[in-house]
Amino acid sequence: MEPGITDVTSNHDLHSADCQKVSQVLARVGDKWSILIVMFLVQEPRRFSEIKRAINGISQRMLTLCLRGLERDGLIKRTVYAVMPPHVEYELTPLGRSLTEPVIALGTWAFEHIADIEAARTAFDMQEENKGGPTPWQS
Amino acid sequence: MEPGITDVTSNHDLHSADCQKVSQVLARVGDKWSILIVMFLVQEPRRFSEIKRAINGISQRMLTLCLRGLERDGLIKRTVYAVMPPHVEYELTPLGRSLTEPVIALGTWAFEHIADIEAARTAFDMQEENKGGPTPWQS
DNA sequence: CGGAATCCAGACGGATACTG
DNA sequence: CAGTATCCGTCTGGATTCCG
Repeated sequence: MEPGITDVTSNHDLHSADCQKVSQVLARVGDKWSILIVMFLVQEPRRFSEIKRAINGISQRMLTLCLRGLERDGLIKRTVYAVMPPHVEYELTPLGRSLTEPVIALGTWAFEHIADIEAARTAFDMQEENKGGPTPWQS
Repeated sequence: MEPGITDVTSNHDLHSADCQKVSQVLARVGDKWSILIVMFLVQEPRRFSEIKRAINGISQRMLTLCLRGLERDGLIKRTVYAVMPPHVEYELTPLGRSLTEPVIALGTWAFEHIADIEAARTAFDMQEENKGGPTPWQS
């Protein structure tokens, strides 16, 4: 029996192959850089160095890896212009563009509920703190 | 309007504090187990061992960690019944329940485009293969 | 039953140096 | 400019053991 889940809306079969594939897509969205890159490319095609500058903090190694992964999944298209110095452009494919819709929906949800989440975290952390020991202050 | 990004669709500032927080939520969704757990809890409250059985392949360590993280973010609620043997139930909070909506949207997109993505991967991998060496077949 | 604690291998990812 | 290759520390996460 395989691990995983099937249809997100009906989980009477929490371990089908379909579900594993869906999880792979969710992992892409959850990837630290991939979606940032996709959202940056929504407006227009961009060069490697433009992306690197825009996505603050990404290493060139990770940028290369992410771009390769996105290209492999058919979400972006890579175009090389045979000039000197090299000129490479990345742009969203129709598939990649269609992904932005549910991603924006999720991002909007996140933005709208950040306050709730942070409040919950603070409350939770305070509870945890009270379990560390009986009034360690003023020992 | 405050400095920084307030709209996921406009990325002229991809490294603001807001954006980082949104990324944290996306990371939750992309987490290997968290969303599987959330979707499993949509129907009804579940016990620890029920979840463990449903989510095939998860270790009890990871289940504990995931549940703690989800509880900390206010997405699920943990209820302990003081009986012997121990009985602990997990259920979605309203916040967690509201998250399922955009997640289902994303999951639906993923499910609908799995074929496209796998086709793109196959095509990409075949291109890569042709770069390994000149016709290694029939050596 | 529902964890917590420990150990440990392997994956992830940054920094750096080199190349066409 | 747009990568590739290598090194290497960090973190993730599975397996195992013990506890209330």
